[in-house]
Amino acid sequence: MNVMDDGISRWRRVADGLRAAIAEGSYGDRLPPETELAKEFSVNRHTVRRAISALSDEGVLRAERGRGTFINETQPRITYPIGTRARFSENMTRQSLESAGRLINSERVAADRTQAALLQLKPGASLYKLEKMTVVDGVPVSRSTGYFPSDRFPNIIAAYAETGSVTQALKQHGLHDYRRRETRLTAERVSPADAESLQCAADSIVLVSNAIDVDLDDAPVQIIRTRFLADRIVLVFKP
Amino acid sequence: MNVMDDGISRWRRVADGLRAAIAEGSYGDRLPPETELAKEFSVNRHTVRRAISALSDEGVLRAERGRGTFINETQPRITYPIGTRARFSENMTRQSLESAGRLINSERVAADRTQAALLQLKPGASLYKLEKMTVVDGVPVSRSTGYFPSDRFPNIIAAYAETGSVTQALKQHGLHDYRRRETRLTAERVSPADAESLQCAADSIVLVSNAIDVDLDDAPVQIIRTRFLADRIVLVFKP
DNA sequence: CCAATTTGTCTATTTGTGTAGACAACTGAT
DNA sequence: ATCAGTTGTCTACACAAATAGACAAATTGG
Repeated sequence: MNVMDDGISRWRRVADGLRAAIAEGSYGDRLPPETELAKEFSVNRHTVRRAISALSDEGVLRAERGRGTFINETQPRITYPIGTRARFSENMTRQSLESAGRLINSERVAADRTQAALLQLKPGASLYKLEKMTVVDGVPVSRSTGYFPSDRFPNIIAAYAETGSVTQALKQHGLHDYRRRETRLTAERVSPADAESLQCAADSIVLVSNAIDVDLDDAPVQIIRTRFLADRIVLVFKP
Repeated sequence: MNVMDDGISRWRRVADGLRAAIAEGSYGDRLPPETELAKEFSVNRHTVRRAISALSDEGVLRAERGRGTFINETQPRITYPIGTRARFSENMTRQSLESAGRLINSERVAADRTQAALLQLKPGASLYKLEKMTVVDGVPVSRSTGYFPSDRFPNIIAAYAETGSVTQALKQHGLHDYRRRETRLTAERVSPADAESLQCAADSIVLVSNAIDVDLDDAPVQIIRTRFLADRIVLVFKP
């Protein structure tokens, strides 16, 4: 009777199913009664209750004794254009949102083979690694890790810490424009460390963007790996 | 002692952690002994064994009694360019891969408000809904749902079933070129139905692309929602 | 052959999950 | 006031998950 052969509990499945159905608008502003949901998902009423309880903790639902379970209004997801010349801060202000980049950690590292190849350096070359986080309207939306050649940008860490913007920090090194050469996208489960700094559920999903920025002469400026919280952001691409 | 407040079992977590570490190359071609992994993940050896067993079923690992547990070679992920004028079939043949679109289901539906707005029709207008799946080199990589105005493309279903290509099917309706106006990307857990047709684990992650194709006069041709299996594909965008 | 290392199997115990049923508490409508 | 419908709480039980320990079976290197 009890399957659980994939390591995901039934109530978690029901919660995920409900969240998807809610996002799709299938239930309007109010959930059907627990007994009906139990039938719909073929589980016991108590299992449904646990799913609802989890979604209530997330702020998705609001259960009221005697009345029913209601769906909370959610703010629309932030849209983030990729592939264009967009600079993050500029783009956020266009959506009239307050965004801020926060430096979490930084260190000097030696380039491994892959990094060296992408940045057109020799393996072992010195890089600055910048761990940062982006907060939009008080909500953490992404964590990213950037690697810069330390020869060319010796002061990048201090400059970023001061301005909170890669664009500004690069300007201080005399680089006034750059563009994205390539973006590779995939998705995975959030790592425990990222989950903590992003203040999200441990089973959240992140969109992972691996990108290379180059200057106007096509010389690599940085490689950057960004993890966007999938339920807080939509990446938009317009050719 | 045992937390489990998120509905995901410990062995599943360990399995996911191992898969990520393996993908990153942290272990080389061989896993550390089970007792060490148990320490590393702070779980009992039996829990590690269950995780390894799951990954072995997936074909990621290969345990040999008395010798150790080894990491199987995996074929590199298929890359799929977005945003360009790329046609799926053409792009796959460029990677010398055999791709095929397979029609799963089709029906006539009435446009809801959102669909009507995107396709510039009136709510309730008649649409053809095409459920299809893409298989590359025998491996299912994506499921997609497309909506076409049935007035303009009366024969789209038969044409797609025959050719296995949207581009070809549209040509039969006199539309020789079209382009993507917008792509919106997010990620979520695979739905149970998709998990079955894609032959993947029930807790897999999909990249969800919501896109609109338009003809050369900017008239909407189709809206399409594609779910790419995140561990089988990388979306690549080059400006 | 022997010893060390490693995966495989077995038993047992504790904790968590899902099911089942009964009833309390609350709401809104008749 | 009553009643039907709904969420909240409680007890009980079967089964799965996680831990723990012991030992078998296979491999490797000396």
